[in-house]
Amino acid sequence: MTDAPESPVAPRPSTIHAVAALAGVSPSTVSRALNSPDMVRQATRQRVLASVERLGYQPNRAARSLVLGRTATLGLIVPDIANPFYAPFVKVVHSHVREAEYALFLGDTDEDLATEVALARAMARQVDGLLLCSPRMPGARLRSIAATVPLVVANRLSRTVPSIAMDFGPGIGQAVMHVHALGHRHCVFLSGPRDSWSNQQRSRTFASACHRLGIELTVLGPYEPFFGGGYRGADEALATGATAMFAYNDLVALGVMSRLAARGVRVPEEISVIGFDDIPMASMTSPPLTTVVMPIAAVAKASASILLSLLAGTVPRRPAGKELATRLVIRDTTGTAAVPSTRSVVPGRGGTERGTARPRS
Amino acid sequence: MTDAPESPVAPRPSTIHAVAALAGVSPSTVSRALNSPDMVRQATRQRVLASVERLGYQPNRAARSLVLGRTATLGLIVPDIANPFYAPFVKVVHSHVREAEYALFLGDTDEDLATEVALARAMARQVDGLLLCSPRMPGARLRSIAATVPLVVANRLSRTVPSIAMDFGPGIGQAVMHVHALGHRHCVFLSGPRDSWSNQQRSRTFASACHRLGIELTVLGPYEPFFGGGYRGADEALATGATAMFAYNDLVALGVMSRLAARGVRVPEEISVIGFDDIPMASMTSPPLTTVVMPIAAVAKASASILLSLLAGTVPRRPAGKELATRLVIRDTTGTAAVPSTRSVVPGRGGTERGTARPRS
DNA sequence: GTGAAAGCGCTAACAT
DNA sequence: ATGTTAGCGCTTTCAC
Repeated sequence: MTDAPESPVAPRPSTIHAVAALAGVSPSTVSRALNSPDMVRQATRQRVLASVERLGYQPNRAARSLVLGRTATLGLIVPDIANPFYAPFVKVVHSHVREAEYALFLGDTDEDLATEVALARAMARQVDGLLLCSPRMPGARLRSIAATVPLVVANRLSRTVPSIAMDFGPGIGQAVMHVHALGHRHCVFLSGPRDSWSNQQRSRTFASACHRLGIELTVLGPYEPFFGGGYRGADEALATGATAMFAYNDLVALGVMSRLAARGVRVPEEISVIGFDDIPMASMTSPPLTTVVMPIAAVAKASASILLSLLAGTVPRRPAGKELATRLVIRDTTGTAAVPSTRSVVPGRGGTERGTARPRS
Repeated sequence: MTDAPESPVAPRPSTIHAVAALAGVSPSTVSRALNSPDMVRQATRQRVLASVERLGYQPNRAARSLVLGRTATLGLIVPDIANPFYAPFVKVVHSHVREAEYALFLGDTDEDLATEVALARAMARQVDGLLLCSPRMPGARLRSIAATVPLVVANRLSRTVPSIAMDFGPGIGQAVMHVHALGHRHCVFLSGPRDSWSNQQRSRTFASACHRLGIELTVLGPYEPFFGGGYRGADEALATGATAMFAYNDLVALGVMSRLAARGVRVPEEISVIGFDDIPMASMTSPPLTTVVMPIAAVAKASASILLSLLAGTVPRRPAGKELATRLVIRDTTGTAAVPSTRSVVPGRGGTERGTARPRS
């Protein structure tokens, strides 16, 4: 930092009265000139606008809210803004909300249930609408909040609250078919937070998809849904003897790959790894990650639209099922199943060609 | 989504009058019981609190703002919330702001100057304080906003507005010394957005550090500060014959590495790459990226504290210089300089061993 | 210790 | 087409 605030305290912002006085009209005329332009004469309007300009007048939001009974603010609560999966969600919501002339309160729960509830309760009364992204709170509480404020829930389905979520079926189905075609018969799923709705969905969907194709599925975890979680989980996963690993999300998958590399296990020659989310990073790693793409932007857009049209009293456009479908992106971390015996003989390091070829400096 | 909103329109939230009536006191007593507990009798207070509880009363924020002249809201404007460099910034600021019982307006400028100005102006009057992260607007405008609302600027220094930024010197100095020690004598800097303050700083600092050590530095760009920018820049950088590449940020560095890999150029055997920021991804790639670590969390924390203490009227704690110093993290993308002749003979693909070993499915 | 009344800045009837 | 008035929900003198 540099200096002390030189501003001798900000001057009081000018009010509608000041504008009115300067323009030689009454406050209500100013209000009208601003809000219903065709209720005032052209000439008066010009004068008013000029005064507004000269004074840099901006209506006081609080006063406006108070009388109108609306805050022109929406609330968005996400589990973790630093998570590359949620950040784009926030961005998309922000742009839609802004387009509709709403401001946006942001809440980050830090993946914590109590914080989530506290934030939601605090925001509920102070916004015109609330958007909960991947909420963990029980359905009952969701409902009680919905009784308080227009509410939309994203990444989780509810029968009582307007909600929107992607369809895991297609992507997971494709992933399982993919590894099946590659000859894998024993897979493991490194699961995420137990109380997470999407973890439950993913677990369940993987289980049934594997079952259908006669693939044995071992569910491990829960692991924390980050790089470290995968890094830790990799060893347990390896110990199961499975030849393909489904990770709860890409971060976990990257952790798995990193740990596998450290142990000298080659991907995809010895083990196939499949992520979830398709965060930007997924395509930038080497080898690039085979993963299930989440249409997160579509969900963000749809949930914002739903909330907005709820408030506008219009009928929300129901997004086509296809937009919300997950799908598999095959990149380079999946390959044919290795013969089981191959594994467990590998020494400390394997084919890490480029990683170890680095010259000592 | 699932169903229509069953809530037959949210019931009007209860007011201080309702609480007062239920408790058998006047509204002013309720207000006092809530805001200055020791101005009311213990017993009355209990009754009031009980009614508050029963009615689920929460003071109307707008009404409160109007009379108090404060909004209990802070504004944060960032260039791109989806950028892994800014997301943690937002997270840290959010947590500090929340701790101080402020709500947070979020603004995302999408790296656009006009949007940045518009957002800042719109927020200025409606918040108690504004925090601008890496603003691009000219200093004069910054000042005019500062005249309007308590303002703190992060990632950019200003003599007239309280501001805080990291110190690029140490990290860049270390980076240049590092490549110098590895024998590199010709480097290139892939620059970022021209109007970005930190790009100017980085350019300048790289230039002088290289000059000091007798390293030739070619500055390329500007490139967009994303993966794609680096991907495109890699070819031009390669054409210069430089043996080490400094990227504007990690995303660019990853783009460079990806393109180099695609062209069969090995890192670090043939080319060394150094990033900037140390985003989480940087340590997860293979090879892990040598990069200059930005103490972004420290900056976020410090800027939030400064704003908060500005508002509280307390003296801001001046962060120690060390906290704000960048530093080099040496990982696996830097190696000894290759003999210049080695380059330019390499065919379309090179040591992409693992990438191409993938079985056809 | 508590109640009555005024007013924060704005908009929306209601007059004219 | 414009001015006057009341009041949104709350806090804070000012009385008592």
